Amino acid sequence: MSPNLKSALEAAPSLLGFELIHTVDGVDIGGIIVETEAYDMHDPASHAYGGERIRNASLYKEAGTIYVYLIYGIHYCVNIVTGNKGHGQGVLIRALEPTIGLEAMKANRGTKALKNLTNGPGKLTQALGIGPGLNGRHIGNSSLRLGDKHPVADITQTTRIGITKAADLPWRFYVTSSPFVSSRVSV
DNA sequence: GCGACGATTGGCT
DNA sequence: GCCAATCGTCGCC
Repeated sequence: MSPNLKSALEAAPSLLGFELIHTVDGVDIGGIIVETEAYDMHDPASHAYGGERIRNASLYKEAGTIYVYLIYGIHYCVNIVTGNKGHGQGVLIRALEPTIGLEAMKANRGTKALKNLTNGPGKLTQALGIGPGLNGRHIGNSSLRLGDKHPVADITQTTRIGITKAADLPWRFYVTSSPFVSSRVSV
């Protein structure tokens, strides 16, 4: 089963339940996607807004392309590009339920607390070892890939986190009962 | 050429 | 709850 990547708004809830797996030195590290957010080029909060630039070029490639960016000079976040080439859309992966390579994750994050390994966009890239080298690569053609789809009980749709523009759009999706969604929850 | 800022996190008051 | 850390990109002087 593969996710629906036709548009960011369809892909965001569709990606919930899929495993995201990164292979580093032959070791698989990953988890089940439990929180996502949709962004597109007409959305002022999106990096794709205002047209294609050096920084957001990956968002204008074909669906399944990986967009990795540095935020606040400290953390990396990862998107999966959606839509047709040139559409400037993507889904931000905000949180995972850790399932594979727990020891590697704990080493990468410097903590043993399961709940604190991948419950945020910057945390999960650190846990999985995702860096700028993956930017512009493809989900089916690199060390990062999607795995099996797991059943999702219930999905909550609400507003996105940490943005100042278009903050009212309900384009954030998460597994309602999951204890692994990011904290900073503005309900 | 230079300055302001961000799809975050963790540590301190 | 509040604020500093830290740097690539972009917009403007």
